[in-house]
Amino acid sequence: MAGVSTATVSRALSLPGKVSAGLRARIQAAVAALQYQPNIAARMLAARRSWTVAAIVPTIRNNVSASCLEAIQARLEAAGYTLLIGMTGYEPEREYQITEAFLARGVDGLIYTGASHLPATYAALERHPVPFVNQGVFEPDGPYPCVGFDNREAARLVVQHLLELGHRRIGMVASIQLANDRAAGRIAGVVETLAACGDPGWRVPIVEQCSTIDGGRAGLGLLLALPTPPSAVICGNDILAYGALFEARDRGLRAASELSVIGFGDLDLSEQLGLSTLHVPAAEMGRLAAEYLLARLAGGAPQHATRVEIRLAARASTAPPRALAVDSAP
Amino acid sequence: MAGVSTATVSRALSLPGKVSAGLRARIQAAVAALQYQPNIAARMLAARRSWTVAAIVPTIRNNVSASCLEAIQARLEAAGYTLLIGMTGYEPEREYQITEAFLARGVDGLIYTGASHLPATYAALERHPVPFVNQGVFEPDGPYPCVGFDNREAARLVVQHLLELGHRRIGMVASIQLANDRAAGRIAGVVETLAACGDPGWRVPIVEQCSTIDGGRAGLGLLLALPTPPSAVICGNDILAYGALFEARDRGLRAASELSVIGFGDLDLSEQLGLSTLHVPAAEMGRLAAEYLLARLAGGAPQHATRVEIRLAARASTAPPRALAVDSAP
DNA sequence: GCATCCCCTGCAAGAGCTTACATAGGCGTC
DNA sequence: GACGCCTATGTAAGCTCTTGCAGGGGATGC
Repeated sequence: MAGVSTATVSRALSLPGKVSAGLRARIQAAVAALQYQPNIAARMLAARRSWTVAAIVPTIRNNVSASCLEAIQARLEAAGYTLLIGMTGYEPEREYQITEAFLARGVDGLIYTGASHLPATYAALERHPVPFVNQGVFEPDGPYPCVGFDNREAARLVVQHLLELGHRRIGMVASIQLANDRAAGRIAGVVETLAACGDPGWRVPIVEQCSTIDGGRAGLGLLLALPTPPSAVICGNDILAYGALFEARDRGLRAASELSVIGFGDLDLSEQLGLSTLHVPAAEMGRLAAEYLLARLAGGAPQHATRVEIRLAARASTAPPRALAVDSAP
Repeated sequence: MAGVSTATVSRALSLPGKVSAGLRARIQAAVAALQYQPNIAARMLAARRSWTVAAIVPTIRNNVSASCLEAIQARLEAAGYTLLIGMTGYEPEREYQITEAFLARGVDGLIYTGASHLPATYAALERHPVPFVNQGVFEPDGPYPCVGFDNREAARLVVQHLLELGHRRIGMVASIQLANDRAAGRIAGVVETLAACGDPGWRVPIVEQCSTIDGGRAGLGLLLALPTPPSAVICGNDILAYGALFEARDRGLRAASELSVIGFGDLDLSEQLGLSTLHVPAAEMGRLAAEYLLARLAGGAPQHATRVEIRLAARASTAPPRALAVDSAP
């Protein structure tokens, strides 16, 4: 209709600069008149490029993941890519299967959460040389590109907040650290910091629970059943912290001075619930992860490891322990 | 390697029944040895089928959407399909663009939330004759296939619960009903039921707000500023209800007898927060929507409209109004 | 005015799979 | 025992786009 070959149309559509202005206009008119839409499958086949990027997350059931995905999506779309979302349910084996499936689908890049993946997963990534980035972790010396923060350091901030408030008996409800380096990093950070700065006589009790409200409840129950229960509880994420908060409330432990609880992540509701927590810039991490991939896909060599700012959001759920509060009264 | 033509391999992989057992085994051995993975782009191109289905939701930032998507994903994957997720942010125009993008990508089917879409969207769906289903609504007489429940009827259940508790002054914080038939249906249900069974002298105040915590807070603020504030507030969804609950708490309105609040949707946290709400089986709707599409894609003609069970979850946030509570004291 | 160079466009060869049609056996039936 | 039909496999023609290569034409420089 425009009186040109398909080759020229193809170039006009994907590399507008390589086609003269007059022709381009004619082609665009024809495209509009014909409602022409390129067949993406044929394009993928011919160009060996799918214009698709996959993000693999454990779950989409919390706003940290959701914010991150939304940000990834927004950035990717602006660059003409489509986002595929995979959900592992925290199962490494499923993560591997999803990886294979996405790779077979010819995704151009992958965004993972965390850096601990099955050897099979990394092997698959090696077989198909596709760029990827681990989001939510910061390991400048590690072999894989990443965008995030150091979970140990984050845990240190949390512990120091509690120590500054005067807590000595600190416990932790962690999420399952098996195959979850972020959970493991947070646990390690808590243990290390307490070993360095905490009460030498106190051995921090840690219980691992699934990241659900009920997990948080159960975890707190376990800690409170100890001969010397903690005065403050660090939770591996905000969901666990919600569970702990609800459980404490149901047991009549109303004030933070009776039991301080602190979380990780800063979900939408955390501010409303007065939960102290470590704020994580989820959307920014998503955006930066997408940015990294786009740079790689454009042939660039972006920064191997990118760090994002985290900060402690101190709210009502943490306060000096009661004994101390009494002591410090005039 | 298996000593057969590519055609036979193709058949062995997609229609195992059409190939003899011996050959099939030989082919499978070769597939395993070669780590052969079919090129999905080529398959899409040749078969004019992408084995991809898209779900378009307003947002993934709440567990109702998330549950629904997870269920869709699970069902689809079992049938060999990949799920594409689109997020509209409640904007019809974006919904249309996403529809076009997915259609260009050659999706085999689409799942929408709600039934009110732009004419352009329906036109695009007509141009590409691809099966789709509207999820979250039930309109047996409507022109489009759907899986869900009747939002008017759901609203009726909510209103009746409040009326039974003795509330007469009922208000509503709705989500924006423009281009959102579910929001509109809930508002209509409230108005109708109150007109039929409520206090004839009471004209139900309704404020529309964005579906956020802050929207809920602001909405409640508006209602409480009325000359005759309501004793019970119906919220268009649980997020708004959370906002209302927090706002009420911050204003010192602690007990449900001072102000009853009821939501819509039953998010994970609603039970913990003691929020009365209308429970919606999100995962089941997702599964059924996927089921519908799979049946259509298999050439069947499944039920045009499928209804799911909803029920009222009465919890602590609704109680008889104070005046009544006092009256009925011995 | 002619040679050189560069830009724009067309040609044609794939990219890897599916599937309609053709073909070759095998088996049942008369 | 021959004929016909059915099933299992092969043949080859697409599916629709991208891209390396080549060629034509205009601009530039001497």
